Amino acid sequence: MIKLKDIAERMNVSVGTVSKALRHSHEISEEMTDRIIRCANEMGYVANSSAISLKTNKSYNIGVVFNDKTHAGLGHDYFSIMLNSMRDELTLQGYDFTFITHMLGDRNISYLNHARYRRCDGIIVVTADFNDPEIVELVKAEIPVVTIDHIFNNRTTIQSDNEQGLVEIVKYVFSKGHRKIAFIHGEDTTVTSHRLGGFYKTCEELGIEVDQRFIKEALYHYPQKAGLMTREILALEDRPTCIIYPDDYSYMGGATEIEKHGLKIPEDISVVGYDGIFLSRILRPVLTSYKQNSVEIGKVAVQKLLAQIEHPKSFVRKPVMISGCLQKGQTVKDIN
Amino acid sequence: MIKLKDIAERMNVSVGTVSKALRHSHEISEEMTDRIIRCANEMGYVANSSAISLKTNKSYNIGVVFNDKTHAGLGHDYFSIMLNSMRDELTLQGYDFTFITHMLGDRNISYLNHARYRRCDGIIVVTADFNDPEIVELVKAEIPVVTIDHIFNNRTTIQSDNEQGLVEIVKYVFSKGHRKIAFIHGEDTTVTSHRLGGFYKTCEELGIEVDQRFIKEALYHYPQKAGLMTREILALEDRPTCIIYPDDYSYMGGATEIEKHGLKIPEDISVVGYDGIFLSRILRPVLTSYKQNSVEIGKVAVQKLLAQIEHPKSFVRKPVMISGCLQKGQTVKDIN
DNA sequence: TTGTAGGCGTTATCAC
DNA sequence: GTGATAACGCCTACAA
Repeated sequence: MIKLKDIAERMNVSVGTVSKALRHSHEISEEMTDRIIRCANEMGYVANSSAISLKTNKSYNIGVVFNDKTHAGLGHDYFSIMLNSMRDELTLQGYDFTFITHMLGDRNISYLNHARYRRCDGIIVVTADFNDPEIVELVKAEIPVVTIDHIFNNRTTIQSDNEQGLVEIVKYVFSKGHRKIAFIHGEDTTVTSHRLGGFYKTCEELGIEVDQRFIKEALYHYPQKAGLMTREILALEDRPTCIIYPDDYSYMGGATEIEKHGLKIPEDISVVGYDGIFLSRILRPVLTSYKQNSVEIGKVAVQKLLAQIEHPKSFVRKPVMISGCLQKGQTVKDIN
Repeated sequence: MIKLKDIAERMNVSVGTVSKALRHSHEISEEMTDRIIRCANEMGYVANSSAISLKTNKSYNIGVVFNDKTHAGLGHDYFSIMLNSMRDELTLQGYDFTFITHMLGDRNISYLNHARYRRCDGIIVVTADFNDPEIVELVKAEIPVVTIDHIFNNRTTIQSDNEQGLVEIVKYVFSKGHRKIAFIHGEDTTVTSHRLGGFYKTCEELGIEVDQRFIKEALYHYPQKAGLMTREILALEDRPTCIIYPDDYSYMGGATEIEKHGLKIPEDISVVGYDGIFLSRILRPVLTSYKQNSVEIGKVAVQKLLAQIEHPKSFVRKPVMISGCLQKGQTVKDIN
C-alpha cells in the first residue's frame, strides 16, 4: 500500500507537503499540487481511513441500527427501500455506514459502545425496540442521532405521516360510500397510535360511528395474524363493507381468508392496504394502498444527520414529517 | 473518550500493561488483569478501532459489493435474506461490514480503492456486473474475495445450485404428467446458464422434446416482462401445460396475464416459480417454487471468507454449491 | 511480571 | 511555499 511517505520520497518533498497538496490546500503552489496529485494517481495511492480517523477524530462512517429480530426488517419493502435511499445519500456525501449491533464476536457490546468502537460520526435508528434500555442509552448519548418513526426527547426524528395516511384512506373510502369501516391495525407502537389517531379523528369528522368490533389488533408484516382477525370480522353478523389492513403483506393474509369465505374483492368487500409495495401493483386486483415515501424518509434522515454533524451550531432540531400518497387501485368498490 | 492512558494513570501502571491485560495476555498476572478490566469497565473504556486497525493492519471490517442498480437488489428476498444471514455470521465472528460503492462523495472511486480506503480485510461480491472492469480489477486484486453465484478464476465462489433447481423442477412436473413444459428464464448470466443446463439435461434424460417456442427470455424480478412472455406463449396454438418462471415475482406478472386469458391456475395451466419468497406461501394458490437456501449461502460465504483471511495458508479454494429445496404448492396440476 | 519506546499513516502547528 | 515535528490511540518487541 502506497502511503504519503512514498510519494514524498519520489517527489523529493516532505510528507506534509504531499498531505496538503492532496487536500488542495492553498498553502501549496498550484504547480506542485498538480504534480503531486498526478504522481499519487500514478502510484495508486489510496488514503488510509483509519489513520485519518485517528488523527482527525472523524470517521465518515455512520452507524445504522436496524434490528429486525421481528417479522419485519430487511425483507420489508418499506425498510429495504429506505435503507437503499440512505445508502445512496450517504455515498453522495462521502460517508459509509456500519450496522450497529449489540453483539460483536463472543462479547456483548451495547449499541452505543459498538458505535464508539467504530468512531461513528452519527447514528440513524431505523428500527429498534425503543423500550430497550440500550437504545435509550444510545439516544441519550452525546453522539448525533436521528430516529425514524419514533420521537425521542430532543432528538431529530423523521416520521412517515401515519396520521395523514389514515386520514386520506378513510376519506377516500368514505367518498366511495363506505360507512362501516373495519380497521385491523398493527401492534402498539408510535406508528400505530398515529394511525389510530388519524382513523378516529377522520371518522368523527365525517360522522362515522365506529363499531368497536371492527377494530382489531394484528401484527405488522404478519399475514397469518391478519387472516385471523379478518376471520373474526367476517364472523360478525353485521359485516363492514371495507377493511383497512396494517400493511400490504397483512392484506395478502386477509385476502386468503376472504376468499375462503367465498367473498370476492371488491365486489363483496372492499380492502385497503398500507405501504404500496412493489407487488401490490402487480397482483390483481391492484391493491388500493397508502404508499409511504420511504425514499424521501431515508434521504432526509441522512441529510438531517449530516447537517447536525457538520454544522452542529446552526442545526435546528425539529421533527420532520414526510407524507406519502394514496395509490388508488381496484380494491375499493364504489357503493354510492 | 476514555483511552488506555487514562486507565493506566488511574491504576498507576503503564499503558502497555493495560493493553496486555485487556487482551488477556498471559504476561500479566491474573489479579492485575482482573483489576484493570474492572477499572476499564467502570470508566467506560471502549477501544478505538481506527487506532487498532492502523497499528495491526487489520480492520475487522468486510467490504460488501451489492450493486442493485437493476430491478433486483435489496428489495428481493433472495438477497435481503442472504445479507441478513451474512450480517449475523459476521457479527458472530466479530466483524462489521461496509457497502463498497464506486462513488464516494464527489469523487469517483473504484470498488477496489474504496475497499482499500476502509482497509477491508476481505470482500464479498453479492451482486455486481461481472463484466465491469472495476469488478474484474477487484476480484483480481490481492485482497481475499468471495463471490456469490459467479465463478471467477481462482476465487472462492458460493453458488446456489441452479442446475439442481431446474433438475428437480422438471422432474417434479414430469412426475405430474407434464410433457409440454415452457421455461421463461432470466437474462443471460451464470445463473441462467446453469438453469438452462439443468433444464435441457433433464428434459433429455426424461425423453421430453423441447419445443423452442416454449423457451423465452425475460428479466429477473421483472413481472411485466414475464407477463409479456407469458402472453406470447399463450398465443401459441399448441400451448404448454406448464410454465416455469425465472422467479416468484415474475410469476406474479405471468399470473395476471394468465388470468386475463380466462385461464385458471392450476386447472387450465400449471406454473412453477423460483425462490420461494415469503409471499409465495401466503397467496393462493400456494406457489410451487424452488427455494434457494440463501441463509446458508450467506453464512457459508462469510465462513469461507474469514477462513481465507485468518488461515490463508491452510485455506483450500474450492467452489461451494448450496442446494435448495422444492416447495410444493398448489400450482402444478396432476394430469396423469 | 511490568515498563519503555518506537512506530502504524495522517494532520496540523510551527519554523524557515 | 515548503519542511520539520509532534501528536492521534494502540500494539509489541525488548528491556528491566
